[in-house]
Amino acid sequence: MTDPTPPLTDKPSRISTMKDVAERAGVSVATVSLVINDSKNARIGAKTRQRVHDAVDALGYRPNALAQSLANNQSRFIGMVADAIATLPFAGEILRGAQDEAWKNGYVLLVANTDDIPERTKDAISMMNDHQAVGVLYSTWYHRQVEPVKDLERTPAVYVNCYSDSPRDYSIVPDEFQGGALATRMLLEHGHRRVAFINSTEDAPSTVGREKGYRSALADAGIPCDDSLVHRIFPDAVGGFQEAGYSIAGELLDRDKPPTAVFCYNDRVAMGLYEAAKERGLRIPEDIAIIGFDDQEVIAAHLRPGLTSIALPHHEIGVRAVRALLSRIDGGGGGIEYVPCPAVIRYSI
Amino acid sequence: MTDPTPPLTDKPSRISTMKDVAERAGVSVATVSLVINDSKNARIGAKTRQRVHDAVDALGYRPNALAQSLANNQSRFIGMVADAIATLPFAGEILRGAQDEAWKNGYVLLVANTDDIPERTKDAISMMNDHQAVGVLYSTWYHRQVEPVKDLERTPAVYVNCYSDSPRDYSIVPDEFQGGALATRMLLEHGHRRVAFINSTEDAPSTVGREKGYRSALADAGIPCDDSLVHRIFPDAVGGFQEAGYSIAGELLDRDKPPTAVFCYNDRVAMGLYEAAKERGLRIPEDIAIIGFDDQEVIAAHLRPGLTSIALPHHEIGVRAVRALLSRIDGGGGGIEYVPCPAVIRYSI
DNA sequence: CTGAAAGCGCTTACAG
DNA sequence: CTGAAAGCGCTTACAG
Repeated sequence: MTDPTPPLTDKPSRISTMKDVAERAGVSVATVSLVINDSKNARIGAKTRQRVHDAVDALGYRPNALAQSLANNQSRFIGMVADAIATLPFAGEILRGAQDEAWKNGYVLLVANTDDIPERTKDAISMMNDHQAVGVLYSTWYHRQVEPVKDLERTPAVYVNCYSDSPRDYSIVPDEFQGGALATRMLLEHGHRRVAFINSTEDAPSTVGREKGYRSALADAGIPCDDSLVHRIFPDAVGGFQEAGYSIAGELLDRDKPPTAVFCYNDRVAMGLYEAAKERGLRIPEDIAIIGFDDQEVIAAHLRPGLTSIALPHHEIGVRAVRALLSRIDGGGGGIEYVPCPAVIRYSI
Repeated sequence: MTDPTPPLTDKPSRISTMKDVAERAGVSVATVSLVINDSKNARIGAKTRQRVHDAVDALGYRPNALAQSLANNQSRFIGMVADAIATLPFAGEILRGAQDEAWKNGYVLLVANTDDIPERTKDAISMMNDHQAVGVLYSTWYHRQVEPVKDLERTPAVYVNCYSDSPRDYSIVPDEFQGGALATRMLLEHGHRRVAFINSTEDAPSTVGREKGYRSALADAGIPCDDSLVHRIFPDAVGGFQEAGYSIAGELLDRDKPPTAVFCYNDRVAMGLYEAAKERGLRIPEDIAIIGFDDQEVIAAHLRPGLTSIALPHHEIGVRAVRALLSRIDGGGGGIEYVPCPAVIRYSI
């Protein structure tokens, strides 16, 4: 009798297994496994090999990754637990970078959002472990110090965009210092000598690092740092960075000897500066050069003229995070890896 | 001299299995399984039960989720393939909503980014299938029509923030019509009679839907639509929405009978309008009321005064997407589910 | 009330 | 060169 005609419905008969392939090819499942995985130390005849491949194609067979993991006692999952998966465009890029790199290495990302709730973090990590993830990426949406995560101690892990004070933890963070220095140096290279820095009062790696970079670049250029050009604003006031930047900028601009360039802690501050400059009829960059930080596309690219800004290397951080995780699965010490912040050149300097 | 870096992990002896628990409790693995899963149709003595629980606690036992899936022939994975995981703050919220809801139902998200490359989409879907995901969420970062995805035909799937023209596909999208109507109605309720609409020329569900909503709200209020108040701008011109909004706004504002309120296609257009209004010394909202769309925090919340805007319900879309997927795993027809767009009230109307 | 056994889909020595 | 068998960690009838 002939084979019954396949039903016209899409009901995918049943997903085929290795056993189905074996039967169709007239070999054992062991053989199928061997040829599919192209096992080195297994000599299988060319014909048999062909029969197996034909059967695979005919059935559209795809191995059950879960069963493979079980048998291999080794999964292809990388866990990513984030305090905020993508509140800002920011953190999303980390995820994207991690995803790209994981993919390249044949891994897939399991993601979990914690909203920074300890209970959820704990659950998220458990879940990753339950699914035999090879390790977990613990990431935050802005660069900061965090408490060492207890539940991460017995799992290969890397802290992403954050770091703990434990010497055993491994972190990948943006190089705020280098970014601050770069911004300043760029201004200097454009011939500016009076470059101001509008920093934030927050106590964070970004404020501290960027200012150190600023001072270092000045020193390298042999320019004494004029502290009257360094300001710190309270972002928590009404209006946030923008308003605060606006008023401090006014002060700076109205001086007898105003700065000819200013490095802003972030793009929002720069936005305030733009306003202040425009009110005074100052041209950017001719009368006042401005550089921002964070490269928030929505702001930087839409200011007139476009704002030159130092970008946070989120994508690269994500990429390096999985690289670090993968290379650390078999142990490895703690440390902090700094990823350089590139400049995004537009028209404000 | 000792090594300064302590070992990464304290050799976690070996992760314990159900067999370990069984041995320690002096019962069979079957029994362990039964009590752990609190199986209904299984009578296990209270004492035995207790012994098992004690053993579980003592060993810190956690079931291997992969093995469970294999045995149950049913995983707890939901796949999410996105054309852009989080380029904009936008799409990130969908992921977040999906994650939250998946979690609630005991599922975990497998994510993959495709950058809208067909090859990658195919691979991503395969990967989800290989891992026995119960279904996949196919999502785009902005609301649009997409080609039906071939590889999704044999898998429970829901289109998220996009839709195809195939009647078999199920979609969850924002209700642009309702949003447009809501924006307009709010303006009307503030007493405005001459409300303009600055739309975009793009051919997209957003432009079409919002305009229909606008006209419908006008009609409902018994106000004839004055087409001279409806404009369409080319966002592709230099300066994008903002510039285009700025110039068209100028035109509108300089008329003999200018509108007293304007509904902007998006927040960027509104940004341009703000500029034009300020240049003319017009107060917002006293002289001109403005409402935006998209509720892009970076813009809307930072404009002076804060911009009232209609938000895209991304989080809710993510939530409903997994609900829909879960309820559709056993089949179900196609359709489009519209999620209402809420208003975010600030100070511009 | 509880255990022995078969099975989920795969891999990997081990024979032959 | 290829198959039979044991095993990965779990679940679920089926006996008793």
